[in-house]
Amino acid sequence: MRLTHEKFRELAAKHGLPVTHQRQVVYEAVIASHGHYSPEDIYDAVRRRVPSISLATVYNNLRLFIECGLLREVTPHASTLRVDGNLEPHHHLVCSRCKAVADIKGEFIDFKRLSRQLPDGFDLTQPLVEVFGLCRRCRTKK
Amino acid sequence: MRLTHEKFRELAAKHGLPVTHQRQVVYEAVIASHGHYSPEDIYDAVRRRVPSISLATVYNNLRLFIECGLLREVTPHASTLRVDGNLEPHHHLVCSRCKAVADIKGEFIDFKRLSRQLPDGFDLTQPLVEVFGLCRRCRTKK
DNA sequence: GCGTCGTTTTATAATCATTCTCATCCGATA
DNA sequence: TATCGGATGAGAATGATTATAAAACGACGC
Repeated sequence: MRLTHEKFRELAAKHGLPVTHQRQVVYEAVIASHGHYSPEDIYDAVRRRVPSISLATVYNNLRLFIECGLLREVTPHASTLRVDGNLEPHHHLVCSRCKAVADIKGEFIDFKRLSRQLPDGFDLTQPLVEVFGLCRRCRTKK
Repeated sequence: MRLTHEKFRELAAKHGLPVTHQRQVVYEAVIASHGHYSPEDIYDAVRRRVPSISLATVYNNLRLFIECGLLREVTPHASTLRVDGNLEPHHHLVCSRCKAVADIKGEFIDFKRLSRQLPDGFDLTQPLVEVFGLCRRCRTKK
């Protein structure tokens, strides 16, 4: 805990982010949770230490952290359902910022290596891979 | 158009899905759109042919089609934000059905080949790859 | 052709995640 | 200490999606 405490202060300083108590606690809750949690989960954890905290504050800070790169977003998609009628094998290239989706072809996945890493029983018969990055437009915008 | 007409009847028959007019039109709208569209987009397109159609019908049928495999979901994620404090390079394995996320390591991406497929200007400096499949639990459940 | 039954559709209400608004608070600085 | 800008908290607002219930449809046996 002490360690993440220091780490957060460093990271915040690096990104010019003022350190507040709530921010500190939210960050530590994410790190302590070791997983892929939702804002609501984080909120529940944080409230044990700062009962008065608001859910909006959790959202605000998570968003800030993601923008600064202190955290990764695990669901870097448009918030709405998207649907694709193309059943040919192909993969998707997604812009983490504007959520645009483009098709991408080609054999760039080593399925032999990949399957060695899969947990037991995981079914990859219809593999779908999404590669995230920044599209040209979002990259040039600051 | 005639072709998707036939194709839909075939696919529906294969999956034991009764063919209704609305279903047919929704399916054709997705196929005709050649992209990654939201239910609202499909709704707008469909209304030009069936002005009385309800948005709920579009949602219902899209969900049905996805379950049957007539369409792919482009956003196969939990509907809520998830956050990951682990900044070490790693990728994610996501269950398309239950949305569980697991970390996965290993060098199974051929970045050289991949970058040949990238559109001009796409920035992959922080590549994040998500591989979708079915986890053991969801695979064994019908 | 006619009633019946299960399914589909429609309209609308309800829900859920997320964002917005705005009054208040806090901490840094003059 | 007074001031200022950003951060927080409470709750309202928004937007996507799902649930509900009533009406419509369609296949089937009569």
